[in-house]
Amino acid sequence: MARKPKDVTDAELSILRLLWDEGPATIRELTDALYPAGGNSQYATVQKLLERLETKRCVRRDRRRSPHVFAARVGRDDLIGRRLASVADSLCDGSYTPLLTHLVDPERLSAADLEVLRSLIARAPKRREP
Amino acid sequence: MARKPKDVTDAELSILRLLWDEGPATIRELTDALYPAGGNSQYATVQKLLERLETKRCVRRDRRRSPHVFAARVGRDDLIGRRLASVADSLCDGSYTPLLTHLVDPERLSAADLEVLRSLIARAPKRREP
DNA sequence: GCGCCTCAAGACAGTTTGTCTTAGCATCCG
DNA sequence: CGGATGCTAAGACAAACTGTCTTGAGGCGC
Repeated sequence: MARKPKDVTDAELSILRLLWDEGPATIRELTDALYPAGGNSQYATVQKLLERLETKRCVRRDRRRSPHVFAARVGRDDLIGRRLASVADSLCDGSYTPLLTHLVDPERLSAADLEVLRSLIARAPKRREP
Repeated sequence: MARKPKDVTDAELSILRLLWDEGPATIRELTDALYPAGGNSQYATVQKLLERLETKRCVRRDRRRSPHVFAARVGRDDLIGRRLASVADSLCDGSYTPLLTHLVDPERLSAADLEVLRSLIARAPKRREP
């Protein structure tokens, strides 16, 4: 049936989020942050999650230090990129245009977003023909 | 454990795609289209997929006609919307801004996209306060 | 009546995913 | 030294998901 593994799982994501926000950390630190009342089974859970994230090349593990120190290896933007690409692939034949037109909608767009967008657009196009 | 069910599965999506592109259809028609050499187990597969899509309210089944006729109940755009929302929720605290800034990138954006975007943006701002 | 098609219900195996157990080491401290 | 403590590695596990397939009942035309 070859189900395609979700690049990063929810539980894995909660780890990544911490690494993004707080910087590199040990298993212990992550466990304490995620499960404040955590016993030593949740420690193992975090451990397994990190192991999987490592094989997915989403975190880097520094084995020289003990306890090992983990750091995010992919950024939030990378993940956003992957997911957007996956949406575009599965629903739009790989084109990003439909995503854009969906996002650029007065309903969904705040005034601030509009502002950002305007400036991005003004900056982006290097070539323009009249 | 409580894994969150993917709103629409890959196999389910292949059904939806057909319904979007070709309009309402019977199980037989869908089976023939999806598995040209299909025997009668694939018929059952499509049947099950449609049943699941129905409970997810993604297709409508007309039971008065026989054989039953199925029609898409959600549009491609709806799905795009759901998925974008899910990306925004899981990675950006629900904000669409990071998605936008990711998409609006000269690397990813074709000239045509830029044009579309420009016109959308020109039309968008209904309300603005100074 | 017979054969063919449809429908409903559910069985099933392969995976994923979050969680937990265990055992082996290392390290530290009294 | 000896025990306690903490870390790592390896993997067991159940629940849920997903795609697929089987079976049995019913309907219809010929």
